[in-house]
Amino acid sequence: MSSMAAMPNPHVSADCAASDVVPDLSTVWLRVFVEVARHGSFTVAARTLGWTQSAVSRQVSSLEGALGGAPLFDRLPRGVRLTEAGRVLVPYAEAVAETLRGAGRELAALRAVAGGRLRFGAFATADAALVPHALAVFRTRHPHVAVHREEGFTPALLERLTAGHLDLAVVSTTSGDLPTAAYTLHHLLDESLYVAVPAGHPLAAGRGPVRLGLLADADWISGGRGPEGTLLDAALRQGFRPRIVHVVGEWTAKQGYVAAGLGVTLVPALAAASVRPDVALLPVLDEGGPARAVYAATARGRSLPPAAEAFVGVLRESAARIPRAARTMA
Amino acid sequence: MSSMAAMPNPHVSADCAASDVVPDLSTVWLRVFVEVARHGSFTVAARTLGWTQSAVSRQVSSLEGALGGAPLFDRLPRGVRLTEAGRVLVPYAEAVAETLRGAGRELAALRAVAGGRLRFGAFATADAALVPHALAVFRTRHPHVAVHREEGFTPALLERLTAGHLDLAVVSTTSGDLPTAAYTLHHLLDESLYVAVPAGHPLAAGRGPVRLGLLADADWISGGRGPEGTLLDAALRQGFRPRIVHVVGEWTAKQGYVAAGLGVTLVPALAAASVRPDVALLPVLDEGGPARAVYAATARGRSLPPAAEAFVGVLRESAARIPRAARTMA
DNA sequence: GGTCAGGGATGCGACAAGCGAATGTCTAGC
DNA sequence: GCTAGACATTCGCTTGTCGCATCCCTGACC
Repeated sequence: MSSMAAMPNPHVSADCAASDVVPDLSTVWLRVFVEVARHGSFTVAARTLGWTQSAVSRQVSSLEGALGGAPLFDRLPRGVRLTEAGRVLVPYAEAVAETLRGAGRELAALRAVAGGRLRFGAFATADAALVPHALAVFRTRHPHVAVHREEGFTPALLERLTAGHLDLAVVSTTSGDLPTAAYTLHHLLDESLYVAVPAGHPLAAGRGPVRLGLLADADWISGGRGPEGTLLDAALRQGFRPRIVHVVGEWTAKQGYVAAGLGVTLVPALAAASVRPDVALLPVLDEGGPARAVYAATARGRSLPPAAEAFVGVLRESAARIPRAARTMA
Repeated sequence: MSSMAAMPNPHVSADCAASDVVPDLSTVWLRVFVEVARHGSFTVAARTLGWTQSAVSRQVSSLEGALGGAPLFDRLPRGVRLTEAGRVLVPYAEAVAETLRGAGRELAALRAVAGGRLRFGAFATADAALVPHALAVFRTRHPHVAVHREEGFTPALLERLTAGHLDLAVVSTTSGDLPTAAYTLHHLLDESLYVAVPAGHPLAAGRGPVRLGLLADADWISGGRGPEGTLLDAALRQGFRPRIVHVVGEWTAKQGYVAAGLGVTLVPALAAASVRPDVALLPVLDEGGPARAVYAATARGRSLPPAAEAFVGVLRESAARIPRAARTMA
């Protein structure tokens, strides 16, 4: 309310700069009223707005009518002057204009990925290397985006996606059985598998790629009671049903079991970098197609927040940066 | 933004109560957007607004267009859901709605004289009894009006009125020469005059009304160097030019001079109540019309703030309450 | 004091925005 | 596969509102 006391230069009025940022939510009467109040003249305000005087006159008149008939301006021979009612309205009008400008700014920031939020989830081994790297890049490029991260298994993540709690989920599938009807899948990478064996294991000497069938009789350590839906369904695809002797969810714990010689287990390539020295990793030959595919999933039919869109791109870059050796060995 | 989480009862939505207080500044798109966001459905929002679904659909669509084409809602089979852009817009829309409601409330308060401001001025003797009483009544009836009071001589007050610094001025004239073209005059009262003489003065014995001519040869104490434009032009109207021996502006000081026997002076009826005991007041017989007229003046062509309008009424009441004896003795 | 200029109000014609009704399209659920 | 619910779209028409021209009023100037 102090900014409009005396403004000799109409060109610096705040809305001309905002008009390309804010696509004019200003609701006509608001702009007209503020402009007239600023200049104390219908004619000058009309010129400023690029309208005719009669249009301004009628706009003000209908605004006064909508406000119960109380005049907002006294019509004087030399222009107009705010009445008490008009004087009361000014700060509100300016507050509304400022709020709308703020909305425009924030929406523009949203489009430019300089604001808004990103809520995503990822499965554990994606968090070993892929996601941290992508996140670091993303935060550097878009520091003003509020990031919310969750960790979880693929089914749970997809459920959170459906419920609208996540914008994006980094998920994996060993069998390509993701419900593609409900989600859009952005392919990130296909990763090969490793078999983790104790350092002294006979196969560890060769260090070369192995057929999974060679381990058909081994004791297996798995994340689930059955092989279905876990990495071990790769074994099913190669024709044997592994004997699961220990169910261990946590990767660090799994390594401990393997190192102790209690069994062998499968390790996705994304987790291969973080293996303890007394465990040996042997590449598994892909005989039944890629062992595991990693996707960025988004809810189909729901528009992607700009930040999520950008994050998909960054994830793709990060996936491409993963060493060739860690990816599918075809 | 918390109030819209789950609102099963659409009848308590805030705008139905406000719609008669606020004559709908809400700019259509604002109400539509908020209503749709609240209900998560175009159809339900349309029912709430008393419109058809197609109208809501097009309103939202054109709003999205005006915002650069970014969808505000995801259209789902079971209704709609805010996108990130829509989620960002919600608090702004609610802030705007609240601001507009506030404006409506304050304008309504203004009409009901439960808000706004009253800026008035009065000449000194009006401040002796008339204005304080009126002001006390006014503040009791309209406690939320911000009152700004000034004191000054009639010409200065009228100038302030013209400049727009005052809404109302309590002014007086001894000759009816107020520029009625520029002001609207609300007649309050015609007051008679008293002659103040020392308690031991010969005329004080009778205590009855006196002709001013009896004091043609007295020493006079006046507020100005000449009688014109002051109370003493009543003497001019009665045919003599008083000899002014002391120029004293302040009424208390004047009394001191009179009590000391240095001269006599005229006292307007409004100030008669505050006279010291060693000064006697003698009514002056009205021979040339009312001695002094008191008006509430407002600037012509400028609309009166409701508070000023109300104050004129209160001033009229207060003037009518002044004892008959203090008013014109015809 | 008469004329002129500045400024707001208003009548008129026309264009465009926006509403209602009806219809189309898509999805979920049975 | 069919039905129901929900949003999008099309069509016709009402309504709002702009520009243009003109009128009215007031203050200034000659």
